Amino acid sequence: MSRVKCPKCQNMERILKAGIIRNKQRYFCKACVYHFIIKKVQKDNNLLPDKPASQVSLQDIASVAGVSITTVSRALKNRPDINIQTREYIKELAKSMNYQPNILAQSLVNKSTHTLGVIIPSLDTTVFSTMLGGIQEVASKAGYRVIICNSNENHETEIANIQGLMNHLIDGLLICHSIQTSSFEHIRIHIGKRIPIVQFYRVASGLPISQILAEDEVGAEKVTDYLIKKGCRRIALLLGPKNLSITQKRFKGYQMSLEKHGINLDIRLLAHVDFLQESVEKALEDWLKINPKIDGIISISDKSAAQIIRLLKKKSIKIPEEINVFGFGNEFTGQIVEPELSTFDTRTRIIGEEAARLIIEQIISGNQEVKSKLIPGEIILRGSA
Amino acid sequence: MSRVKCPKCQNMERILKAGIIRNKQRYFCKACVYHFIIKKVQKDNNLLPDKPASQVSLQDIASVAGVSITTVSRALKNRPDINIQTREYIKELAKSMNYQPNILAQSLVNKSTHTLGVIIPSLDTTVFSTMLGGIQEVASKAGYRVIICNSNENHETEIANIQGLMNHLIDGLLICHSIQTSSFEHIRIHIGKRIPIVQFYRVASGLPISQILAEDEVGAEKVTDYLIKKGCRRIALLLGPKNLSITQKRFKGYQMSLEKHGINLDIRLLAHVDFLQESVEKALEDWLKINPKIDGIISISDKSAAQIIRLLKKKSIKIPEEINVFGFGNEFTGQIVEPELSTFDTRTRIIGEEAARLIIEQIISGNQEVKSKLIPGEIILRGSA
DNA sequence: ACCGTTAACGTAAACGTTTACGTTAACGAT
DNA sequence: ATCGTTAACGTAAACGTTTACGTTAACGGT
Repeated sequence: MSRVKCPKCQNMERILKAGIIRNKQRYFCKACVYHFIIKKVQKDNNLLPDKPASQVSLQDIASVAGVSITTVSRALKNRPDINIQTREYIKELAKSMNYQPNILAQSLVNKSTHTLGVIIPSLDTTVFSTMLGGIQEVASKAGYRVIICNSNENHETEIANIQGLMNHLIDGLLICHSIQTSSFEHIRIHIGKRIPIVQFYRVASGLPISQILAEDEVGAEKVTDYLIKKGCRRIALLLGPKNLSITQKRFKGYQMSLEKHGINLDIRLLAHVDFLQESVEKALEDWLKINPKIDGIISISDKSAAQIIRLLKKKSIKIPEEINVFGFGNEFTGQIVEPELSTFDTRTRIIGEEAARLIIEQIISGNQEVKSKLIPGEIILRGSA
Repeated sequence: MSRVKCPKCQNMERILKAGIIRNKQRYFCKACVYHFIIKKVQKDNNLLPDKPASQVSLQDIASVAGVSITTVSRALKNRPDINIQTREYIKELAKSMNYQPNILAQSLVNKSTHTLGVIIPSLDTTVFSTMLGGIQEVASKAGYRVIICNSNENHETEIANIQGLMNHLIDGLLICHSIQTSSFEHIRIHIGKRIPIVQFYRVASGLPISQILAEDEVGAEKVTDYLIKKGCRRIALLLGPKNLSITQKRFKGYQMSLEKHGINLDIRLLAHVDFLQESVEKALEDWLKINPKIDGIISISDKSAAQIIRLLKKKSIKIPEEINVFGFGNEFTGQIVEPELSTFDTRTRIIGEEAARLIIEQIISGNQEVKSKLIPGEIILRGSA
C-alpha cells in the first residue's frame, strides 16, 4: 500500500491514488472524503526572511508598526480618525522604509490614473513636437502624466494606439489624426463614455467632440489677401492630403480670398503632397511649367517653404521679386533660410496648451460638453513676401 | 422607547442608542449584543438593472455565459483545460459585449506594465524628438507603450518624474539627463532594483548603468582633425554646460586632436552656452575680438551653427574662406542655411532605437549586466567647411 | 449601575485580473 | 463493484490600495 498520510484525518489506510494532475500524483482519502496532493518538501529556504527586491507595501509597514493596513493608509493620507502620534510615527516609519505607493493599485481602486493619452502623427515635425511641449507643460503642472503614442501617420496604428490607451490607462485622450485617417468609427465608439476626448490641430469635424483648432481658414485667407494686395494674381497653394481638415480649411480660406478679389481659381495651382521632399520638388516643377507664370506660393509648412526657396534660388528665380513665398507654422527654419521666410504663425504651442487645459477641465468637471476653440494666429512678415 | 428593530434578532425591546457615527444614529441591541445603524430606505432604484457606462468585466461575461470568471479568463487567454466549444462561445460573447481587458488589473497581477518610461530634457530640439522617434518605433514594434516625461532641462523635474514613473508604472526607464543635473543620487537608489535603467546621449559615466552613446569624443576629434588638415589653426569650440558628459567628451576629442597636431590649447576659444540664442551670439562676439583671429568654429548643435552662419554673414565674414563652420547632429536646418552646413551626423535616431532595444532586452532577459554602446557617427561635408 | 458618546482602531469588501489548486463526472480496465 | 484516469470546470488567494462599516475602551453624566 501507499505509505501516504491524509493531511486532514492523518489516516494512512484508506488512501487511493486519484490520477495525475499537472505532473503530480493525486490521492483520495476515503475516510474523510478528501482529495490531496503530496507537496514537494521545500528545500529549507534558510535565508532571505524578507522578500528581497520587491517594493515595500502598506502591509509591510503595518507589520512593522503593529497596526492594520487601514491605519497605515489613514496615516499616510492624512485622514482623520487617527491619533496624531500614531500618524507621525507611521509617516516616519514609511519614509525610513522608503515606501512608495503602487500607482497601479491606487488607480485600480480610484478608477483614475492621472494620466493623459496623446496620439500624435509624427515626432519628426516641429509643429507636433511643439504642441507636445505645450501639452506636457500644462499637464505636468496640473499633476498629470502623459503617454505619447506616435501613429506614424498610419491609420491602423492610430486605431491600435487608441484601443490600448482606452483600456483604463488614461483619464483623457488628446488626438491629432494621422494623414491616412479618413473613417472615424474607432473614435465614435468612445464618445460619451467614461473617458473624454479632445481633438486638436487636425480634427474630424463631423464628430461631437471638443476641438482645439488653428486658424487655418482665416489664416489662409489673410495670407492670400496679403499676397493679392502685394500684386500677386497667380498664387500656387501647397496642401496636404485632401481628406485632412487643415487641407480643406486652408483651401477654403484661399478660395474665399480669391473670390473676394475677383480672381478665378486655377486648379493647376493646387498641389497635394505628403510632406516628403520629393513630392514637394515634383509639385514645384509642375508649377513652373504653367502659363501664365505663378507669382506666389503658399506652403503647408515652413519646412516645405524653406525647401521651395532653396529650389527656386537654384533656378535663379528671385524671391520675392519674381515669386513670393509664404509658409505656415513659424518654425525655426524660417529664420535661417535666405531670404527669411514670411509665415503665418499658427501658435502651435498654445494649441497644445489649450488642448491639455480643456481635457483636464473635462476630466475634473465630468462635463463633456462639446467645445470648439480657435487659436488666433498671426502673420509674420520677413523677406520672402 | 425607540421603535427600532434589531436586524439580527428582530427584538424591539432592549435597543439602546449608541452614539452618532458619520452622521448616522447608531444602536446597540442588548439582546443579541449587536451594534447596528438604520440604513436609509433606498428610493426604489427602479430602472438601470445593469451598471450603466462602466466597462464590461470578466465577471459580466461570466454571468451571461453562466460560467466562472476562471473559465472566461481561460477562454480569452487560450489556455488549455477548457472545452473548445466553450472557448469559442465565450470568445464570441466577449467580442459581442465589446470586452476590453483592464490593463491596470492585469499589470497589478503580472507585475509588468509593458510600458517604458522616457525622461527627456526637451521636446523643442530636433535631436531629442528624433531620438524619441527611434525609441517609439522600436518600443511599439516590441509591444511596449512609452510614457514620455519632459524634464525641461530642470533637475527637480527630472527627479520628480523618475519618482513617479518608478512607482510600478513602467518596466524600464530610459533617461537622458537634463542640463542642470549634476548629482545622480536619484538614479543610484534605483540601480539593481526591479526596473532596469538605460542612459542615452547625455549620460553620467560614474554610474553602473548601461549606456547608449553618440561618438562625441571621436566625432569631435575627427571634425577637428579635418579642420586642421584644411589649414585651420585657431578653432573655436562651442560647448554646452560644463557638467554635461557630451561637453566633456567633445572637448576631450578636440583637445586630443590639437595635441596630436602640436597646436596649443587657447582657452579663450572655448565657450559654454545654454542653447539659447543670446548666449550663442554673445560667445561669437567674444570670439571675434580675439587675436590671432579664429578660422574655424565647431558648434554643439546644427541649430547654433546655423545661427552662427547667419550672424557671420551679417558681418560680411566669408564662409568657409575666412571661417569654417562645423555643426553636430545633422538636423534639417543644416540643409537650408547658406552655405549648407558641414556637420557630424551623430545618428540620433539610431541612438534612440538602440536604447529602446537594449532596455527591452534587459526587461525580457532580466539580465541587468552593464553594457555600453557607442553609435558610430559620420562626417557630412557640405559648403560651410 | 446605567446609559450615551466618542476617539481610535480593525475587518472586510471592492477594483479586475491571473493562477494554484480542488472538484466532479464520466469512462475504461480489472 | 472497485479503482485509476482525465477533461473540464470551479474556488479562492493574490496583487496593493481605498473605504464603508463594525468594534472597543474609556469617559462623563445621571
